[in-house]
Amino acid sequence: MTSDTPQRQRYPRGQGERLREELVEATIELLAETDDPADVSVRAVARRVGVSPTAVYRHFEDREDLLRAAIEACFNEFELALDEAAAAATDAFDALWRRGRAYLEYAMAGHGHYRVLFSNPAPLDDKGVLVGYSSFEKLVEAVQACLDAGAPAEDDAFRLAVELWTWIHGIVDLRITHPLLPWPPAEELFDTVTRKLSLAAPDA
Amino acid sequence: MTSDTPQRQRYPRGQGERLREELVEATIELLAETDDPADVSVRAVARRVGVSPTAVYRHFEDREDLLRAAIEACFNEFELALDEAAAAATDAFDALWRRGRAYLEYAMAGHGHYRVLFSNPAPLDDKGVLVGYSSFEKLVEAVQACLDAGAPAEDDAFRLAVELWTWIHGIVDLRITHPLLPWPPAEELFDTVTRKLSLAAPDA
DNA sequence: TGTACATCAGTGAACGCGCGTTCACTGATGTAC
DNA sequence: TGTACATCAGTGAACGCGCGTTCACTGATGTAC
Repeated sequence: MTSDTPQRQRYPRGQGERLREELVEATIELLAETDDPADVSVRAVARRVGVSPTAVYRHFEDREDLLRAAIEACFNEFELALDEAAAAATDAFDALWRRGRAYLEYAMAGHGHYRVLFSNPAPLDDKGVLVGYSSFEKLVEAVQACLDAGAPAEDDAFRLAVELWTWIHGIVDLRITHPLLPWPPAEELFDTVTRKLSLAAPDA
Repeated sequence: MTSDTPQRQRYPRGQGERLREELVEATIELLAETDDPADVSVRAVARRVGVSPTAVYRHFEDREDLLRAAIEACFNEFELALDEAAAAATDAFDALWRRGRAYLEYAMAGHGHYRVLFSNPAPLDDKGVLVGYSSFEKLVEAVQACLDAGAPAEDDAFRLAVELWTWIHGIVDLRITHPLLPWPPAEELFDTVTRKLSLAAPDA
């Protein structure tokens, strides 16, 4: 009985579902550590939780099911972070700016989930919708609000949202993938983005 | 002697190096098929060429060495495509535009190497320089040429090159990773990019 | 109040797989004498 | 012109590994009578 098998106590009767949460939590941790879903194995997750690999199959169909649950949880966390940031805004431009900054923070927070969400094909949810698509819809709404508030509109909100997202994704994705290059600060680049897309506050 | 072992003839004496090229070629093919270097195994490469796994070790130190050789070859192909495109240009703006379009074409050409080059940490070459860095230097030069030709210069060439590259990368990377989203045509977005960065031809 | 039984939360051993790598080898071909 | 030998371009079998998944099981705990 060495100390690397931490002698986990099984959950009491009726609380078996709590292991499910623990497994998702551990999967999220491992995703953060590797950046690549392919490196996260059922056995590694079980090890992390201190449970036999077999136990995973009491809560998930198979490995894919486990990973989908973890990725969905990450997307929820991501969306929540952006919504919370936007909630403190004073106007539409401020809201978009806060959303963008929260996006940058999520991407660069070290917890390494960004690539899991955006550099891997997204799974489909129960309704066949791309997991995370609602994040994009919220971005379109936030851009539309800026247009309604008087931003000069050369393009429509959907198009502008695509321009915004692609650019910001490029900024953080290249930075994460090639950290050795001499990047300017992401926040500075983000200001350039809002300015060149005419989505910065008019007076600022 | 079934037909799925194609009865390869060994190379005659003195031409053993040709197998090396074949191995690199096969590695490139497999990279194209999976997008992910982690999925390309020594054994799969050997199978593709019709040779035993052991034979690989006569030409490469180990798996990593084989993959590095393949990735370097891809970068060379990429750089060559951009240089050739730029060679036909009539002025600095045209050259930058052609470079950009060649970038898009390479990324979307189906041969799936784009993510291998830009969505994986680049290896270092013999001199310790990031493989592919010269591509970026050429981009900076191309942008500088536009500034010299009279583009309105709010930022310097390096900064503008970063803005350009991040945006274009975002456009193609998201499209490749999430092909189900309703993207506008990449070429159209690229025109928006050059325009909003003030790097389009002035009269056009 | 006691006991048989169902249920729950897991475990342990085993399967077949593909992997990277190493070891000792084989058999054709050119070269030295 | 003949032959021993070195070299070259590989092969075949084996190693130990971690993987996803399945099977039959165990042992504690609540419940029905």
